[in-house]
Amino acid sequence: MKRNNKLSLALHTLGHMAAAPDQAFTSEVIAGHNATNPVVVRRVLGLLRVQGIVVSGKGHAGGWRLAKPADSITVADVYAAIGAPLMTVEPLAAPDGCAIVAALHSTMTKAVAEAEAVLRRHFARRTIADLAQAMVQGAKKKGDLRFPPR
Amino acid sequence: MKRNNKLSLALHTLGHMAAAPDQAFTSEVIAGHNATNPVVVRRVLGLLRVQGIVVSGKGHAGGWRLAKPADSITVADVYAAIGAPLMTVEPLAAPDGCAIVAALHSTMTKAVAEAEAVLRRHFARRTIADLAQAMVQGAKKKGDLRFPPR
DNA sequence: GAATCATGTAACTATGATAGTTACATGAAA
DNA sequence: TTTCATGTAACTATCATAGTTACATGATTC
Repeated sequence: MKRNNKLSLALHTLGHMAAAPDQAFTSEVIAGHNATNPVVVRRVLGLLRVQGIVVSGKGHAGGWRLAKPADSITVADVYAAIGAPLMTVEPLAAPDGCAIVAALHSTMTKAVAEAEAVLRRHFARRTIADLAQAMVQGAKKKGDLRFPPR
Repeated sequence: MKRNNKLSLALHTLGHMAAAPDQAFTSEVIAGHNATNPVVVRRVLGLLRVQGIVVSGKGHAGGWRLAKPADSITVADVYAAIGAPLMTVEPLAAPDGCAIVAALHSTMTKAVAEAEAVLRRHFARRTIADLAQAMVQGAKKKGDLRFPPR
């Protein structure tokens, strides 16, 4: 996983969970399916747990699963849970309160805020169930792509 | 300058140029006004020169200045010249063409593209002259904030 | 209740994108 | 011909992020 792909990792995993709601997924299996590390998976899914999107269990039957129906979780929920906006603007460190820097920052902030709003609106219209459905449709064409049973 | 502030550096500098069109600004002066390094300034303004937004000259009367009227340069032009979108989405490196990753990437790409479009639309409505005007208005209140003469 | 399995988390290291720096060539003006 | 400024290559520094190691906690199975 290269960079700021926490959101993608989260959504990918939730999609798989939605396609197999009765199954618990271990950090290890998820990490394997994402070319990353179990601890990284725990860190990311931990953010989702705080927001009540997933639950985790220890021990033999432990692992991660959805905390509620997949069609009640939007991509926007997950995006918010991750807490790392895809687009930010930091104010320029300019000397002496330069007026143009202030004007610039104001312009940039407004533009970025609107763009982010568009993004969130898009994300709010798409649920994890939608993603899972795409998966099932893909599986019909390409073979079963579910995680291997444990 | 911390991070990906090339756009801010560029716009800030262009604003000052617009406010003093007869003056040439050296990389050194610009760098000083941005808490950065002359070479970094040259690199960034070099991108703008390629797009015909600024011109540069060597030697005694050298330095940087606008290549055309400030009201004919939009923030969007500069954004495009910098060539570093504020928002990108990289495909997840998932194994075996997992269908959910494909669906995910498609969703993300579309959403980001729309958000970017909103951003560009905003930027297209704002010119460097607008920024310079904000500066002049600010100067009236706070004193002269132009770069010092050379 | 002992062994096993999985998460929870702290502390550290590795990676990589970005900015900063040094050094020097090129060319224009005084 | 000296001075000044850009142009650019090559390197170093910084910093956010992911990856790793290590171990505690707690649940399940035997």
